[in-house]
Amino acid sequence: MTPSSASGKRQHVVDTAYVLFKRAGFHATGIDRIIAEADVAKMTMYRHFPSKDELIVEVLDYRAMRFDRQLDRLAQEDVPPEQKIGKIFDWHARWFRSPDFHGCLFAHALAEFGDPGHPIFEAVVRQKNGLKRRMQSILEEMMPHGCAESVAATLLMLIEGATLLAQMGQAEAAIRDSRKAAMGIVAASRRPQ
Amino acid sequence: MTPSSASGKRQHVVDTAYVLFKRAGFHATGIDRIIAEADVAKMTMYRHFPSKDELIVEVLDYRAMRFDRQLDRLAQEDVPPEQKIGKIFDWHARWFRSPDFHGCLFAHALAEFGDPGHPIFEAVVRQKNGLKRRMQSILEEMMPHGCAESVAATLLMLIEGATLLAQMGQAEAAIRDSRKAAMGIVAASRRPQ
DNA sequence: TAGTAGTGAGACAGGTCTGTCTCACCTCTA
DNA sequence: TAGAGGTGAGACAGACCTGTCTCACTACTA
Repeated sequence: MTPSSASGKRQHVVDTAYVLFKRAGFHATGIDRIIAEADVAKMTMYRHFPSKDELIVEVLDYRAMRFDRQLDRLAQEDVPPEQKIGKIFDWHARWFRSPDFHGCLFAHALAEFGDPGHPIFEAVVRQKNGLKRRMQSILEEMMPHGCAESVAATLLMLIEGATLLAQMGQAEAAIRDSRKAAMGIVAASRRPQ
Repeated sequence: MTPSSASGKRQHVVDTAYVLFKRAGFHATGIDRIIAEADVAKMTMYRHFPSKDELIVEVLDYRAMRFDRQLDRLAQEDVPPEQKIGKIFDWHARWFRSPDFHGCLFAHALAEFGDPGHPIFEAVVRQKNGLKRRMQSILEEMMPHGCAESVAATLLMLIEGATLLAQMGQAEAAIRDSRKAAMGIVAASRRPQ
């Protein structure tokens, strides 16, 4: 990326804001802090993002896209559906153990912008529904549609709860117990039931 | 409560701050807003709580105490352990459906104050561990200690995930699916296995 | 080379934040 | 009634917030 590349600067702002939002939260992270850390002019930021809220939405959508791409790669391998679900839990286990894990940015966004209809709220719902749909389509290979939706919602709850426990310093227990429960539920819901 | 009652004013500040924190978040709710809504002097607030952070801890601890008292009442009834667990899920179902449900204040506090060692972080961990211990001691009536701890952690994850889904507008599915999964896990872990 | 379009830097405005301080008042007791 | 301890109200300080604006500079094109 060349310093004069406008789109390069834009992405650099998104990346920098992501790190700061993740570490300190959304309201607690000021625009001045973001532009200082990213080493860009304030006008550069405001020309790309009309407001802080729109920057937050951009950061969330960008992280959702990266998340999707990583799970896409896992899904390409030709393994049974149980193992595909297992790989999603493995991905989360690695995440929980990573040194700069600070919990789920989307859950945090929901905490700070809990007003339904707010663009940030909607961005969170998009990401969570995307993960649920992904698991549901995997599960539909091995169980009826209605059952798959219910199981996918359950797995999503386990993942969200595990992420919260991991943030509270109980990562290993969260990994072990959520995986065990998930595999048990999937096995018990297997066609023909 | 008489207007001149100091402790009355103190509790009134806590109650008012709770409503505002729940609705708009911690950083987004200013001290000025709290004292205006509670109709008390700023000095009154600062005499009772040396800083906003300590007010937040007080609000969290007070809500945790209320939560515990409500669950204590449920636990007194002499019913099998499965039903005691079921009652905890019922309690959450009612909460999710209540008109001013805005998600879990403790989870939101974790989102805004995610620094381990921070008093607010510790207050959140206290509450979540308290709920986990409560479920664990119920489960120990029907399964070995180690198993009860693991199942309690799983139930806690389901509850936390269900709370998140409920905040995203999927309360009914969260209630149904989390309860079904929880009951299945408890039944499958029943002694003698 | 000269002109032009676009970008970066930082001052600035107006508001809000937390927390402090002073002072008037109220109530209770001697 | 007079004095004293404690409380409420609001001004104030200093920092920080988001978002705007001006101006200098850079790079590209004719």
